[in-house]
Amino acid sequence: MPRKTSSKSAPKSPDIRTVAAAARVSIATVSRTINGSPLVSERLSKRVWQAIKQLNYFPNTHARTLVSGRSRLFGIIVENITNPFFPELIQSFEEIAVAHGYEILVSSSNSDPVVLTAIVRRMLERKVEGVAVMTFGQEEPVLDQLVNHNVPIVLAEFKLEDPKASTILLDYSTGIHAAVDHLVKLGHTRIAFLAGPHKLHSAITRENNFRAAMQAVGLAIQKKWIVECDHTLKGGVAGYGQLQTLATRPTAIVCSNDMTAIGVLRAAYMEGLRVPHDLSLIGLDDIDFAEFTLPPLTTIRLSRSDLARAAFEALRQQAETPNAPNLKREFLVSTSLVVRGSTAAPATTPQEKRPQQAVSLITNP
Amino acid sequence: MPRKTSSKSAPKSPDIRTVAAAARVSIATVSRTINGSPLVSERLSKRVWQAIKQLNYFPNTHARTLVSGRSRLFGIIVENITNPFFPELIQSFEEIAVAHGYEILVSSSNSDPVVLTAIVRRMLERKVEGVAVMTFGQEEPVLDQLVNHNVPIVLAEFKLEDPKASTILLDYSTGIHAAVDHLVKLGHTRIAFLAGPHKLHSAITRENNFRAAMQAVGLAIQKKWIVECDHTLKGGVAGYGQLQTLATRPTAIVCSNDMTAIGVLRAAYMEGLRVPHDLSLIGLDDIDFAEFTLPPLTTIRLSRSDLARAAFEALRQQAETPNAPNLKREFLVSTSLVVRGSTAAPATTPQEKRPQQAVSLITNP
DNA sequence: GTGAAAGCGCTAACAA
DNA sequence: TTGTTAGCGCTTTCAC
Repeated sequence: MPRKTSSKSAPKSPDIRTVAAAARVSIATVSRTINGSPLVSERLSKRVWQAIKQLNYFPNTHARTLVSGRSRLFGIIVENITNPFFPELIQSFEEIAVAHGYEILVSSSNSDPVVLTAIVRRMLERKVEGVAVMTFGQEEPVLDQLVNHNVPIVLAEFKLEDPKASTILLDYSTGIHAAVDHLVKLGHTRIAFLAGPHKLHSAITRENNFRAAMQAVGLAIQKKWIVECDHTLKGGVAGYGQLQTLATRPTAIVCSNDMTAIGVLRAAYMEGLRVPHDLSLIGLDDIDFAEFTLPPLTTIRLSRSDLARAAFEALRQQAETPNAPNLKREFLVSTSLVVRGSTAAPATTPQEKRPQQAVSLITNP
Repeated sequence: MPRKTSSKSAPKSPDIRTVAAAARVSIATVSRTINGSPLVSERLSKRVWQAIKQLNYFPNTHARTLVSGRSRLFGIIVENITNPFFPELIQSFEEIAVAHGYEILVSSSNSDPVVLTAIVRRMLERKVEGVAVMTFGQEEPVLDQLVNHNVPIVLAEFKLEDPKASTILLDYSTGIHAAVDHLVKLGHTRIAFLAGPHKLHSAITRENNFRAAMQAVGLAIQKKWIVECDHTLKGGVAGYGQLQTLATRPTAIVCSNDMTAIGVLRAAYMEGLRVPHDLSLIGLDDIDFAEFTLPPLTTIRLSRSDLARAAFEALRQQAETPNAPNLKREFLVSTSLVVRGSTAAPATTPQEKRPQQAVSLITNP
């Protein structure tokens, strides 16, 4: 099973001079050829490419960056790579970036300003040409460092008054209104909301959209039905626990993200409550897992690829045509409701535990 | 809510010369100070640091790399960042790397040799000092490129006969034997295995370990009870489906990874089969989610942080002390069984659907 | 079209 | 101890 590597010695990589010598041209011609300059004659170009192939040459990015000032590196900062929403986002962002000849530097801030400061510093040292700040509204003053150094940034749900900063607005309203409407149509009137951490702008936006949606359908919100969680599985468990202590309990819960909803699913299950029979549940994000929970989660989809595309476009514009007359500085990504199996009409006696009914469980998505 | 950035203009970053001038020393002294050379007097060192702070100076990594030949960059290639196992691994690897002054370049190969080739090329261009190949046994000849260019690599479960290549061996045996023993003690005799894709060495190793464990307890394996899946949620659903077509069905399933197990959980649920009452289920990895499935998943833990630590250590040694007399080239990471709620004694009539019994479901982890 | 030469910002000899 | 200087590998004027 072990495999021998094909070559013993590890010769130094050839440099542009080696190629130039092999092709009997100057290094300038090699450089021009590689960079697709139209000035090179086909005759020489052919010779150069042949030498490159033969020597298995590739340029040194650091030398290139040093002299040209362009690193072809974009940074992406996420809140927490462990939340499946983010890997899916990173995946898309990477694909697009690579397709356009960029490399990406990924870091998780873990909601820690100290960590974020270090990340920004490292990205500055690596001369990134732009940074996608996907921390969803936990923006910190340290980001000013970036724009002060002329590094374009794109933020989710946060505006920075700087020509180098773009914003991606998320239209939660559509999805959240649809979610509330959906519940109302099913007959729910007691609807709770498990919010995200209030230090996140996006969490507050989501909560506000929920309030607005409830008002729009003329439903009252009990203060205790809105509880602040932290967008984690454990947070969902805790949030559900808090709701269960109440005298009047909700028959449906909308969650600020899918992780919270999955936590609730687990907690409800442990208590013998059946979703959606005893409790309807709606998440937000539509992570890949959402389709595979028991029951499959009804959720508000926030497209990672749309988000990634918008972020990349914003950065690319700024990096490649910073002086274009009408740079688009605001992008919009929409949301939509995906109905699966975690929502149903409220039971007549939702408060009591009851024997399970297999029928209600085998909901097909 | 929009915030003004603190400075209007975007002045060019100061360079080492600026600092030298401000501190009234030579650029060599600035360089020495930054790099912690013991040769610098405290008097000058203090002046230099003061200038650095005042100018908000930081060195240009590319210039540094170019002249020193050290990029302080490690690459990490994972199979698929969308499988939660990998973000957890990346998270650990990043933490350790950053703590030691390294940066990481992350890429997903998505099991595509063409993509992998491009990744290797990009990492070579960026002059990474080492690459952790966490594709778990889907190693390709293209990796020889790395060692041929003198880039240290560390592989999971695959040996390359090169002084620059290290291996992390995974001791699946312990965990898988424990899993089978556990099932046997519960009274199971008909145990199936949902394998990973056979193109992955690790998948085959896991399967072989399962076979060995079965043999060790004197249990027969029906050929049809071992089915090749692909380590995804969907794959688990499909694998379960295949098992269900059999005349004699297993009462327990061991899965090659957690994603597969979660897929099975979902598929079984859809069919009205109750885990663990009608079917016992064991995963492998112990991803964070495993604790939050319904029921919580009994699984074989493979520590991401142990793996990340081993990978980093292997690379660091090679990068920093490549000529050390006794470089450790093999690392071992162990596995262990974590019993939660997805395993129980087999039902008397496991083949029939039966009304659920809440009791069996509310298993506490 | 092509080549010679001047650096990009830094580290590492080598001198002093 | 400190400073001077020669590049690292490349892109980009500027001549020809």
